[in-house]
Amino acid sequence: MTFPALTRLAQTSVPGGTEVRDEESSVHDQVYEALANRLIQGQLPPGKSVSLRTLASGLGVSPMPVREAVRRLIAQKALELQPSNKRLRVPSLSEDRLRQLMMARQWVEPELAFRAVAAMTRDVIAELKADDQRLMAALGKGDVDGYMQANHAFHFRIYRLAQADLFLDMAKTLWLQSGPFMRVVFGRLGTVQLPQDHHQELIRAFETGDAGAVRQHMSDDVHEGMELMLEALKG
Amino acid sequence: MTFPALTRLAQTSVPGGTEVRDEESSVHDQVYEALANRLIQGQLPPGKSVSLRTLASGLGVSPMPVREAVRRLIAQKALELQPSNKRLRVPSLSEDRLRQLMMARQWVEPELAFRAVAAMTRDVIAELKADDQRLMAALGKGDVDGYMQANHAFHFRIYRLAQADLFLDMAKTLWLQSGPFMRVVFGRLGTVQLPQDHHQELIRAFETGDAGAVRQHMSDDVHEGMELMLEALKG
DNA sequence: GCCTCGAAAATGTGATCACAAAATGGGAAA
DNA sequence: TTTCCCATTTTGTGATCACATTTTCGAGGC
Repeated sequence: MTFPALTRLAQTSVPGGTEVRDEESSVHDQVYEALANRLIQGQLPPGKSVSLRTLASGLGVSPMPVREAVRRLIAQKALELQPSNKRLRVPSLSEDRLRQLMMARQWVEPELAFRAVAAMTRDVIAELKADDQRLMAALGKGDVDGYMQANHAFHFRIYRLAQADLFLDMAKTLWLQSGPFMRVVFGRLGTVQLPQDHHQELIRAFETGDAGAVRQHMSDDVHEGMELMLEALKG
Repeated sequence: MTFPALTRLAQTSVPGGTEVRDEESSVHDQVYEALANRLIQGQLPPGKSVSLRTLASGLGVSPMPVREAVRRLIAQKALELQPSNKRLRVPSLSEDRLRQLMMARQWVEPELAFRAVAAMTRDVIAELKADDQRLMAALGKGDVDGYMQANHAFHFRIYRLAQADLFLDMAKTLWLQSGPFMRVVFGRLGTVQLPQDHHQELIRAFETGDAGAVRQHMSDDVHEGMELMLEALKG
């Protein structure tokens, strides 16, 4: 679970070091993106404990920007402070919480897809098809990580088109929360019986501009994935 | 716009000072609560710029815990960093964003109210009635701040009963985002033509245990308030 | 009077230090 | 071997320092 150091940050840097601020995002942002990616892709399992200093040295930065990134992730419930310890870890999901997650995702993501219809272009559809091919290829190879990444790329390529920042943020937060658990479930099941993907139908609906069908297929896709997680949690 | 110092924090404190950690929340949490309250009650107008050091000295703490609280509020879109400046301020709402806020609130809050029905007790109903009386009294006096506070108390007294942490967090975030703007609108309108409140009907529905009616009345209440904001934004 | 320019103050960001509490680990006792 | 205890290490938290950038504001020139 070592983290590749942030390449952009090579040139650190004694106290109050000499950074060029313009045109590049802050260290805090880079740390946040690095952690968020790993969470969404499920590279940090639920219950995994993490620590500021470990993360910081792994990324080659001081604990300071890590604290801010972590605080942000805690606000999104993507990390939590154990009340007893005050120690940091990746949260586990109760069935109750998973059900709420499922309901929320099923509300916001079809809406995002619906709104994306108007902004859809041939180019983006081509990219979606590429995402879906990567996804199917990963399925074929039993590559769970590849599946997780391609699935994420596919969905958020759509959501970004919706021009709905608030909803997009909600979706990001919900994925951050479900990522670790989703990875465990899919890893356990193997990639064989992964959900019948509705991506093909989704793409077709985008091509014909049928917004109602887009909404429905996205709803089905989310529903099926979450149902799988629910079964895994109970079983 | 001075902030009363955090009373609990009187005993600060040279570097690495001597704090008692157990049983009391961290300074960061207290700062967060202080800021969140002021935002929800609309005491910080949209566009208002704030600064870490000013907040810190106003609260009698070092900038450190304020940075973490602020980072958390930024994650909730209750504060924002201006991209040009990297300076901190209370966000303004576009019509587009307000509409998304409205849709989200209208999805999650009726659901929370619906779930609260099962856990409702005579005691809580009595407290709700007290909240509503405070609200009406504030209305009579033209006391916008009192209205904001009583309204918030009323709603979240219900939502807390729902035993749905994720939804509750979503509602908190949404209120944090709408608070500043709501205060401006109600302040501009005066308290005269505030929305016909549905609180009485809501209380009655809780008393009879009619969950469907609870959901409907909450939906109406949220809808009406947000419509008022929408008109104010356009007009 | 109005504008311009430069010095001073303020601000966000990152690094480092200090401290209390919790976790860890290894050796002694049973 | 197992269990208990204490020293060492690790961890989160808050304060402070250093630095580059931006804002502020008053003096001087038109």
